Amino acid sequence: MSLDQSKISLTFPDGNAREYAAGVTAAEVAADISKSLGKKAISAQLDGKHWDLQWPIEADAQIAINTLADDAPALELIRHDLAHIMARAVQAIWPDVKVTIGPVIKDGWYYDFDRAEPFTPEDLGAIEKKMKEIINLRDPVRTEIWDRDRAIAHYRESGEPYKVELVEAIPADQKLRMYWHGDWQDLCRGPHLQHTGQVPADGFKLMNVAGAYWRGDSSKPMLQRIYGVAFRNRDDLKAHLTMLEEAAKRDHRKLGREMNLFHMQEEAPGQVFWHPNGWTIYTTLQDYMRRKQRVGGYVEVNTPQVVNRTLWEKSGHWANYQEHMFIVEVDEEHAREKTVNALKPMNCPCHVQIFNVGLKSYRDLPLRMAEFGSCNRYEPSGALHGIMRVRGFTQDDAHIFCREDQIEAECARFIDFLSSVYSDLGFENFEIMFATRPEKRVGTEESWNKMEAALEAAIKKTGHSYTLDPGEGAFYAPKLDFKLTDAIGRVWQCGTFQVDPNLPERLDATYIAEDGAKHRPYMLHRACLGSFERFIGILIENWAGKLPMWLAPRQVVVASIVSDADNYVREVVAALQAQGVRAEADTRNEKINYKVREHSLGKVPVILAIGMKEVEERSVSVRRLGEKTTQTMPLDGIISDLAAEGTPPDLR
RNA sequence: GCUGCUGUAGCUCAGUGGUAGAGCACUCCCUUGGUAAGGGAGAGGUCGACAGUUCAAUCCUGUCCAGCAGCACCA
Repeated sequence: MSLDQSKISLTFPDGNAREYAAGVTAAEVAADISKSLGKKAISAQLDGKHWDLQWPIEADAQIAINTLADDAPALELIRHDLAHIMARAVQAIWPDVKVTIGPVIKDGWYYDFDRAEPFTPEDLGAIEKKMKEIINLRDPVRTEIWDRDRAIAHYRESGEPYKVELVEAIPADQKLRMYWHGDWQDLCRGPHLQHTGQVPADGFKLMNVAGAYWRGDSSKPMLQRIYGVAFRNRDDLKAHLTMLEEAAKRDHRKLGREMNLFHMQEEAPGQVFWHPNGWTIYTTLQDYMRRKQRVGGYVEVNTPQVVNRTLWEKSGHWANYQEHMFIVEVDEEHAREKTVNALKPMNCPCHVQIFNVGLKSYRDLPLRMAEFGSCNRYEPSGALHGIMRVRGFTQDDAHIFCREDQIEAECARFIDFLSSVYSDLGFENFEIMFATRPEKRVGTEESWNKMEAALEAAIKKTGHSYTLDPGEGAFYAPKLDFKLTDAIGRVWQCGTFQVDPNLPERLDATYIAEDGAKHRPYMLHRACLGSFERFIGILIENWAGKLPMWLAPRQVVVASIVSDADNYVREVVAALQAQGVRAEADTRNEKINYKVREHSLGKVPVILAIGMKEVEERSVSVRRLGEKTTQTMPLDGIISDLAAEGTPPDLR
């Protein structure tokens, strides 16, 4: 603490401190340290807060000066300044365009504009060119604090209605920070760079244009959003663009075609036509899940697809989710009126029907009821995406009927189950999101306390950590969401565990407890994969089509090099098939180069090439996917090796 | 659902106001070749659907359907 009120003490990362006059700017501090740092400086960290070089410092603090060499602050400022530079460029080219907001996002930024004409790809090129001109101007960035009303008047005058709306939403007595890049002005919290020349002119690229609602509200006007990506230099940008190409190569829609897994067509939007190869993945995964669930103490059931509306009325779906349901009207010849049914969008009401048949005892609980439940939901057309977001899908669904005091143990048991499944499928890491009571909710505080405590204790018991997602629980109970990370760092929410005291109530599920009276069970909704369709899409993209042997639809191709080897090829295939290996012969009249290329592109994990040498010594030449070399192995050994390799993880 | 873009052979894509083309894939023939495309020939399309303009529409206009990107949605 400085004794003199007009002096402040700033402590640097090396522990040294210097005194400055209160109100000194970080720019002045940087210049005071060295002339070159003054030039190189882009911003500061003041007590850990990202601080604009122009902002005055009024009190003692820890300070560190950032330069373009500092990764996180540099990227944030570059992207943020580029948002402003892009908006300035757009208004320089089309002065009548209205600006709105333009935040920094992962890898870059976007800015939303209101313009009658759509931006074209050619426009993006023109904007990019103009942005480079602006960067070369090296215009200083300037900032001032304004009264709210002055800002409103200013934006009224300059014809920026969206800015007026933004500022009007701010309390009247609050001061606003205004920024100028050269003459171009925007409302902005900051911080920003010292001048536009600090942005690397070859480190950014405008990517695409898309519609976006004003303030994210679908009742508001649609704006045009331009996305850009930016990095500290050209090499980082190139690396990012290469990564995007890699991600595009993994696209399950592309691989699904190339590997002949499935197709979709106009007549059945959002539904999958599974081809033999894709269906092999599906059934292999389903067989695996079925075995895991049996071992895990579940019973498996199956329930109807087409269910009368009365059940959906009781469950509450008819009132709340009708627009997402496929409605089926049946006009029976002698019926006085049509019966109205819906394709089931979820399995839970049907599972309660099974629970409700006959009296259940407390001895039956916990009752873990699983179904590979085929569901249909009328998803909005714009939401459909390959096999990842579809209208017809199958969940690995289960409902656990239990008492309140069993929730914790069942939750822990499920987390262990899910952990084992994900690990078998190649996903070692997952994150647990713990969604707690929302603002609008039913039930007593005591009940919420108990449910939340049970979930938290269960997570702790399994040794996992979790991320709190406050207020995001269902209106009747808390839930857990499980997010896995794929091979290129993308996060997918697949698993879920949701407590539900509501549906047993609505559908009047009861059991007889020790006291001889009827009691209400809890229902725990849970899924590991979510849907088979989506999860298989994730698997394809995670493995870039090169699925582990046990999931690969075509495990081994045995290819002849000369037609005199064909009989031996067929013998090898038969021997592999006898051991449960998915093997096929390729005795076509083609060169081995051609066959190797084709099956490599088809992502077949193992190619066994057979010429006369192999026939004579009863061996095979083994070529594995992705490897350039081959290995000659005796037939007897390779068959058992490949059979072992193709065994699902739970059977090893 | 909203905004924009797209829809031509199984796939990737050219092209034109006078009813269509390439490469790969496919079929047949030749070739028996040792680890990512051997050669030749052939077959294959109501140019997403329906209207309209026109002597004439795959091409221009409209409506619809589907796909793509983003937004919104995801019980």
